[in-house]
Amino acid sequence: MLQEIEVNKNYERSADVFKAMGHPARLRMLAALGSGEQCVCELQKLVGLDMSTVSKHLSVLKHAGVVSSRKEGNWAYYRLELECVGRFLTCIERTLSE
Amino acid sequence: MLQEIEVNKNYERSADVFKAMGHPARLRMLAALGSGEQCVCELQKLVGLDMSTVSKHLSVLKHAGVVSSRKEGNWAYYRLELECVGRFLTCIERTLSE
DNA sequence: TGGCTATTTGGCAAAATAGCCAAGCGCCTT
DNA sequence: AAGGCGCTTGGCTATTTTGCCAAATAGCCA
Repeated sequence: MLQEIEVNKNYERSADVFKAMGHPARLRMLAALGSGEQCVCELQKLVGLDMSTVSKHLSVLKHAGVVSSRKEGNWAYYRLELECVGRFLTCIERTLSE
Repeated sequence: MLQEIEVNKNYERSADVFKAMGHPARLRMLAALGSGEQCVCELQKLVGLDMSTVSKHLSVLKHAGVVSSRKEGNWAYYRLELECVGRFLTCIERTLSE
C-alpha cells in the first residue's frame, strides 16, 4: 500500500537526504553504522578510501541529517540518525532482485 | 528498531536508487506517482522544467528501477515500482523535523 | 500526405561531486 | 615542549550532473 504523499511541498531537504545516501561508499558506511556507532578510522578501513575522502563523505551525511557525530579524545564517532535506513535498503534490494 | 544490514555487499545498485531519488524535481514526481501513474506531460506541468529535462529525469528513475513506463498512443505513462518510497519519505520528514 | 502532438535524444555550457595530497587542528603521551 | 595520532579542511583536477535548445521519432487525425 502506498501512503499519502504531498506533492506541493519543498523536497529540497529530503532530496539532500537521498543524495547523501546515493553513493556506494556512503551506503556501506551507513550499513556498518546500522549495528552501532563507529569511529572514522573503522569506517575508513571498511571503504578503503583516503581518510580525508571518508571524512568528507561523513560530512555530507551529517549535513543531510542522516548521521550525527561526537568527539571523544582523538576519535570522532558517527552514529545513524535515520532509523528507517535498514528497512528501506531491504525494500530496495527486494525490488531490485525481482 | 534497526534491521540487520550486510556490510560486505555491493552497494552500487542501491546507491543508484538513492542517487536517482536525490533530486527535488524527481522526488516531487515520485510523490505524484504515489497516487497512480501519470503521463510525462502532467509531470512536466508539476515540476515546471523543460519537457526534455523531465524526460531525462524520468529516464534516470527508470534506469535505477524506481519507475517503469508504458506507451499509449502519443503518451508515455510512468508508474512507481518501488512501493516503499512513501513510507521512507515520511520517515525522513519526521526525522528532519526533530 | 501533411501537420500536430507527446516524447526522446544529441549537444552544449555551467555547476556540482569525488578523489587525492598537503596542511592544519586538537588531544594525548612522553 | 615535542611528537604522534585521528580527523578535518583547503585546494586542485577529473568526472558527472543539470538544464536548456534544437532536432529526431512516432502516433494521431484531417
